Amino acid sequence: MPEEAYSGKSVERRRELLSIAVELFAKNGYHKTKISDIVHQAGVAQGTFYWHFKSKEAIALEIIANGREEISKVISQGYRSHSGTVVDMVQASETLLKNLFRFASENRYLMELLLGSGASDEAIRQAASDTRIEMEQAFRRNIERAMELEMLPQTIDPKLRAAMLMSLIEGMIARWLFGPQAPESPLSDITLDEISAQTARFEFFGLLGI
Amino acid sequence: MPEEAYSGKSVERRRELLSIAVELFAKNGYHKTKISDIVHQAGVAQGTFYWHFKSKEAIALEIIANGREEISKVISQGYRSHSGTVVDMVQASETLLKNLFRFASENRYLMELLLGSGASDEAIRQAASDTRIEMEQAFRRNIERAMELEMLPQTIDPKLRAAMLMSLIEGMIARWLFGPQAPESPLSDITLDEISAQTARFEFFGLLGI
Amino acid sequence: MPEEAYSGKSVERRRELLSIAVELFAKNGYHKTKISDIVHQAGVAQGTFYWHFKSKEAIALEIIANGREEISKVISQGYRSHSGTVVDMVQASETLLKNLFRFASENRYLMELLLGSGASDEAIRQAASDTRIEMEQAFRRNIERAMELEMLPQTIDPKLRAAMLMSLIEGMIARWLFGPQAPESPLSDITLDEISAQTARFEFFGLLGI
Amino acid sequence: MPEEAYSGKSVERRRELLSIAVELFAKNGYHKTKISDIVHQAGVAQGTFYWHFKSKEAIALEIIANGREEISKVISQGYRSHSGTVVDMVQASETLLKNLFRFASENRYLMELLLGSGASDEAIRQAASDTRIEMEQAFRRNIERAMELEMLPQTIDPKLRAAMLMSLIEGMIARWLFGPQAPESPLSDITLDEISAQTARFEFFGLLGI
DNA sequence: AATGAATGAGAGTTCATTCAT
DNA sequence: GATGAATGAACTCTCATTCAT
Repeated sequence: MPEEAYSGKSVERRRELLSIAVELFAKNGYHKTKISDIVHQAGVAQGTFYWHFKSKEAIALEIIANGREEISKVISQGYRSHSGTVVDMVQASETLLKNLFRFASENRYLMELLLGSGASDEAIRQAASDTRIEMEQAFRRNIERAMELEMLPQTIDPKLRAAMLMSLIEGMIARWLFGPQAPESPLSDITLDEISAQTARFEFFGLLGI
Repeated sequence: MPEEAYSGKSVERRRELLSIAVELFAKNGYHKTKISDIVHQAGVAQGTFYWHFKSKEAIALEIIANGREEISKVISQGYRSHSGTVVDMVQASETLLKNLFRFASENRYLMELLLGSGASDEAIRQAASDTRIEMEQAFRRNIERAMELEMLPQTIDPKLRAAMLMSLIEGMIARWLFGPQAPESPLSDITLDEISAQTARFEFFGLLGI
Repeated sequence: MPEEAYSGKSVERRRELLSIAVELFAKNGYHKTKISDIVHQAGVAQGTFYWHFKSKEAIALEIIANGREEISKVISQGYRSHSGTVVDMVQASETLLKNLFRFASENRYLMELLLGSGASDEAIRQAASDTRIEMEQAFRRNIERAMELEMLPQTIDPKLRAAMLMSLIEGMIARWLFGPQAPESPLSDITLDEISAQTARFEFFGLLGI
Repeated sequence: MPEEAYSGKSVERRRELLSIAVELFAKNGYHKTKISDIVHQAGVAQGTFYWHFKSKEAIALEIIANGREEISKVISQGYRSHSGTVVDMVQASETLLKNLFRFASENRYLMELLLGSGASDEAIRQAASDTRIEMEQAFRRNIERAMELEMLPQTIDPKLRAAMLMSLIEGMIARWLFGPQAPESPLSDITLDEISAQTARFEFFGLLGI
């Protein structure tokens, strides 16, 4: 099966460029990452990049599109099928956050790209923003579902709450993963379980929380 | 005293360039803002910019440094001098947030610069990050003070809570001020009082909140 | 004889590439035509081109060389074997032009390549120019022959007249075949017979003019 | 008047770049002429070009636009105000052609750019083509005027004749100015007076021929 | 004969910065 | 203080050509 091997090589190279690009974009930002950096790290010629991708913008958009899909999967798993107790709910919330934080830590470059709304190309800024909006809407659906199941009071505004929840999560992921490695850094060495639990608790009970 | 008049004009010009720069940096990002854009909007020649500022980076750093100082003032006003009831505390919290959101809305370009951690120059990214860290520490001091005054349980971790609080606030400001003007946009038309109140409430009682 | 069948296919492919190349060169110019355009239209891979042709330049030269030969045939048919009346002469001239215009219209891409002396490669410019010079010399021989046969006054300068004649013909072909399709376009919808007759008439009186 | 001297220098530089560009475009073609060639010959840095001109295309279009205007002036001087004898007409025609050929020889690079319809950028090809069309229409107006004044038979088709005339002139200019310097070159060493007279004669009898 | 991936030398353009006036 | 012209390094993208399979 030489055919497959051949085509496999090409796919491999593409994947390699893709993954190098995510890393460099995250580390140095979109603008400061040069195509020459990417190809140099891959050990190929500059032209090779343009065999596999249409442009610098195109590869960034592809990266984000990929990430968008994967994240959607993670979040929508939090959608409740049936009612439950308060304890159930806290636990479910914690599980969802844990999955999300785990995904983030396993894809930190991607997350940096998505959350650092940085001064990229307009199209890329847009794509990243769209992804975050999609995440927020997934959370909103989860909240609305919980209201339907009467696990949350009918008085709250789901849109607003989703915004707050998403703000919280975005900020915590950012601090946990790429927060300043300063001595006083609050979150660098916290565990996955802990950050999930704490965030879930805050989510429910707020600063005053029991 | 023509000298002073002259120098007054110079200061004026400097200020003008500074304010145009904030606006453009915020609107289009640091990288996409060209010196030529700034001077063009100010109606002066390219060289004039370099009489007033050392470099593009320098003007950005100056903008951020200015903002840092002003924000510090706002937040440290929330520092409690004496104990009080729970109601006091919620109210104080709401007042602080209200001042903060007001400041943000009156300085939206500055906030965009600070919160959009974007792919700027390393030095600028750093300066913005430092400012956010300083904000977070101010909140942390407030929290610790409240613990000292036994208005908050001794069990909580102030660093973690400050991180959560700051995440929440950052996210809400960003959504409120420069969130997508999409139809479904959650926060574009909410009032200052409302967003402050809601955020303060979440801060205390979380999603489950009364 | 699989070999021959094979080779037949190969010849076919070669011809196909050749004809696509003429078309694209004429339509878009030599420089703007990419090898990738040619192979794409032929439905073959990039490498295939280089099995059949040494280079981009080589295929263009081959196209022009082919055309040169065919045109020569057409023009040299106008060579007079014996004297005749003035009417004979006009008619002969008209016939020659008719053949030439017909050939041009049947090979418009080729003509575009030859007449659009465009900013091609030096070698190609040269080859096209050589072809036009050869045409002009063929006309000059015809004129000289007509002088020998005393059908044209001895006072004229054949070189100069050939240049004029060739200018006239080149220009008319260009206008007729690829002139602007503008509303006021003078020649787009004129018939073969008409353009030949009119040009012959202009040629005749012009040439005859003492 | 330092101001003027200053601005004068800038205008001077612009003109210099413009004239170098015409020369190189004509000599080597638009595509093969690099910005680096132009600035190198002018002894300035690459960026300087872009201070004075928006792009490579822009400078070419400016060159052509300039030429278009100048040529128009020359041709429209041939417009007849009143009737005259046949001798008048031949003479007037000869004068016009002489002016045109003189202009061409004094602006040979420009003419090469206009007549070599070469494979430039589409916009440039268009601009050159437009200019030639404008020339042709100016000639057509001259012919129509001569018909009005009954100096030419009413039976001829002015559009067609203008096309023939323009073909003739284009071809003769091209051969005269940048025709092959081959030994047999027909026109390299002919004088301005001679080529004008001969072409006028051919034109006259050609046009007159019923 | 054919494939398609890889190559690499440029090309045009941008833009922060400098500098003579 | 101000001008505007000049600088030049850097960057993205193109495309003819090559080559292992």
